[in-house]
Amino acid sequence: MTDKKQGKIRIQSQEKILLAAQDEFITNGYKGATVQSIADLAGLPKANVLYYFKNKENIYHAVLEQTLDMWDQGIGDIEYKDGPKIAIEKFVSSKVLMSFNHPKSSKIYAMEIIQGAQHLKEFTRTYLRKWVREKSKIFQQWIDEDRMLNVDPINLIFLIWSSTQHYADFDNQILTVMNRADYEEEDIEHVTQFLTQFILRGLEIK
Amino acid sequence: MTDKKQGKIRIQSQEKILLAAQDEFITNGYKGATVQSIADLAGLPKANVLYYFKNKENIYHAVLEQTLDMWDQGIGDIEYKDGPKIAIEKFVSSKVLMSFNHPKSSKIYAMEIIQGAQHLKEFTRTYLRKWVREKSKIFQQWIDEDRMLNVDPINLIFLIWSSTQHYADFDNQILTVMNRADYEEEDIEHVTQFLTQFILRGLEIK
DNA sequence: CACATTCCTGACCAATAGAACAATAAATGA
DNA sequence: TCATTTATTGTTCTATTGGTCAGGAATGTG
Repeated sequence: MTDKKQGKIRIQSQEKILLAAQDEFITNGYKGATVQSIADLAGLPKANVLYYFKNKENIYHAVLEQTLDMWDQGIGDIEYKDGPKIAIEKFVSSKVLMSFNHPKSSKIYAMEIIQGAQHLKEFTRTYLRKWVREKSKIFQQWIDEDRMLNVDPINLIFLIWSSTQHYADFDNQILTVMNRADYEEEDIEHVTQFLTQFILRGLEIK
Repeated sequence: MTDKKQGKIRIQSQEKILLAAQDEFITNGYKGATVQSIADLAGLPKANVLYYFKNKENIYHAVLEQTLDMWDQGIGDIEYKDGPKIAIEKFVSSKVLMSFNHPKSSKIYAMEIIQGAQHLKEFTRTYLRKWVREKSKIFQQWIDEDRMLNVDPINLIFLIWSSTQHYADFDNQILTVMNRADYEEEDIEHVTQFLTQFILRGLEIK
């Protein structure tokens, strides 16, 4: 993750830089982002940014790492012992929460995948593939036990991912369409309820 | 759309350029894309590309226009007279079809929105907002007539958009997770069935 | 206090960017 | 046929890019 001994100034500056970099990479993509622009957003001279991170690629890697940490840390796990109802309620609500609370991480991730997952090939091929396989198995068990309808678990996972992340990645569109300036606190609860209920019905779980 | 009288050479070259540009904009974003790279992909000298499109911005606008045309042309409309079952079957299947047949358009659009909809503010504020309002009204009618469950029509639309577009925007991730090289013809039917049935159940439409 | 180490930054550089331009080559049409 | 428009491209210009570097400031340590 992070390395070496860390002074407090070092950490502060690095955090400022990473926040700035996240914004810059979202709005301009990896190639379009400029170190100068990141430096400006962070309120530091460019040379200082390059002092903390050797080069642009390094900054991006740090941002991505942050993003992946968020992913598997904030994600409510799907556990067999919970049973399908509780498991889905947990999973959907934690995904929705993450979309509303950390939309930027979601966006960085989405852009990376859309653009061909150049820097995340390894992550998807190993970690993510394994995760999907494991969770699919759990869903299949519940199906075999007649605790939920027989649907393809993989497509189910995709549906949950997409419908929840949509509120982060497409927040601009959603807010514009709804003629609103920002999300409100109650939107989180509203969306969670809507998606949870909808998905439970789709699986005929009572 | 396009302007002025058109020679056939002009049209051919423009199409080559737009195809190349689409790829370049997807992998590198607007700012990261270079005219040189577009020219190389199209097999033309840079100066020739700039002869057909005055500048980079113009190329991007043409690509976006193409994308929007695709959007409202390929979209199966939601019509009251169809009733909720047929309407949703039509709409979902046309959206899925578009995701599988024109993933690049979907990606261009997705990136534009994620990055802040800089070039699409007008489209979302006018066209899209109106579309959502109209279709919401139709859903609400069906709800009032007890032909489907009482869910928030707007969130329903978002769910359909997100779950269908996911197969285009995140095709890399999906294929990697499923350990496959490409989508097959039968995937389209499979996904369409899955999503249609799932959504109909979610709305308690028989 | 002296020294070493870490931190910070202005100045600089080669490479690449978008775009204008000028000079041709084709095509067209009267 | 020949003049006029259209198509094509090598060259050139200026701005910006990622990244280096030398040297100074700050901080710590004995």
